[in-house]
Amino acid sequence: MSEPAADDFASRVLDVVESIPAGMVMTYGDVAAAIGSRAPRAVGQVMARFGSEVAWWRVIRSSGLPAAGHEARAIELLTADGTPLTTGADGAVRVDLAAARVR
DNA sequence: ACGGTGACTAACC
DNA sequence: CGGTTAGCCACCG
Repeated sequence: MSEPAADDFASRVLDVVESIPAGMVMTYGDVAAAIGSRAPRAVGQVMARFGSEVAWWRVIRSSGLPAAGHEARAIELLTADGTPLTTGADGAVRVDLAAARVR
């Protein structure tokens, strides 16, 4: 079955993402570390499959940029959550990790 | 069982 | 600061 088990890696990732409060974000590496893993890539795989069920836009890259291919969409949701953003001169918007990163 | 792939990261130049 | 290289783990066919 495609339904994940309670102890499945994917469920842990989704659980961490759901635990991210509005207005703050976590990097893929932070989410992986939160579940005791070192695979930010595997976290991205889970997001690509089940991300639609969680606040995927609160999970960004270490660069402060949102998920690749969903940047514009993420910025809208981040703005709605009141996430501190920094706009570049060329219009590139990124999250202020120093202020929004969960600690 | 095996190899390729991916919503990544850190290190290096 | 930006492009490139290598490392990394989990999932799919």
